[in-house]
Amino acid sequence: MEQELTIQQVAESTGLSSYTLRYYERIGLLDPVGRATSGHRRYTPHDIEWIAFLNRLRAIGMPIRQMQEYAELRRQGTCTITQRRILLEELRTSVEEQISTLTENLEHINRKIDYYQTAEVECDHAGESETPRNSV
Amino acid sequence: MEQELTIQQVAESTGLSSYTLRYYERIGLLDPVGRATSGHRRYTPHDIEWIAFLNRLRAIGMPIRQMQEYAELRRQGTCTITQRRILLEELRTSVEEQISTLTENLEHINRKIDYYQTAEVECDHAGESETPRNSV
DNA sequence: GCTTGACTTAGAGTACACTCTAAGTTGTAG
DNA sequence: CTACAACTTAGAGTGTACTCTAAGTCAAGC
Repeated sequence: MEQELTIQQVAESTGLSSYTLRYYERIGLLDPVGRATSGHRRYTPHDIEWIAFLNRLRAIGMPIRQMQEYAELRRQGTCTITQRRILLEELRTSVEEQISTLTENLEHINRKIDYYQTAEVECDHAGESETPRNSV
Repeated sequence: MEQELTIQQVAESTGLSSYTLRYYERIGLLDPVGRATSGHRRYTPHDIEWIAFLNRLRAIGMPIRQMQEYAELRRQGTCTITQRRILLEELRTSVEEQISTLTENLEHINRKIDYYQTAEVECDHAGESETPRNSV
């Protein structure tokens, strides 16, 4: 079963550019990727899984530094599972905070939209901004 | 009623640095702020309100370019209320998407935390990472 | 009157996360 | 066999959003 993928294929399936994939490897987010005899990279399904996980971490706003820490723990083997769990638990807290901040701000925006709906003004093509100017 | 604030006071109350406050004014996010006879800035409650709103936009990840657009519409007066509402409605959609992405990823993290809890390993002070190496 | 600290400006510098370039090598289609 | 696209590397460049520096001004306390 030949299931190794080229950098281009991985770029397409993960949404990361080939530049970014090489960059991630350079900074230690990815372990050194296997090579064909030509020296070209060949990604395994295991690599792909890990990249997908990195994408999740990125999606929740984890900085690259912290991803590097996590990757380092992972490299050190199963002994670091507790540390990794703790890291994820901190991450969970941060995501929950992000969600509640967004929800709170969403409510404000909704109120503002409602206000604008009642305050709608007809002006058409005329530069008549001699009115109150603004309403925050 | 002397309710005008110095840049330092505004920095403290809004959480933006004085650098950032000047920067925002320079790039047109803030209308030119009033000055004391000395030339020092004096912020009105109206300015503070607007800065608080900018902070909300920032908190939901709106890029500065778009905030500038919004600020420009606001400067143009009440005729642009419809346009501003439309902008906010787009923003609302984006926030809703952000929340659902975060929620989705949060679930994955929770599952991983659960898995790690079952997979907890005792290693203590010993460099024995001869075990499977990693588990994504 | 003088020091001290906050203020002013224009413009330079920083951090982050990529993104691209240059120069050279490899693999495949015609 | 040759063209040509995709790959390789090290290192330079980009965009965003600040953040700071330098040189100078201003107000209040001693």
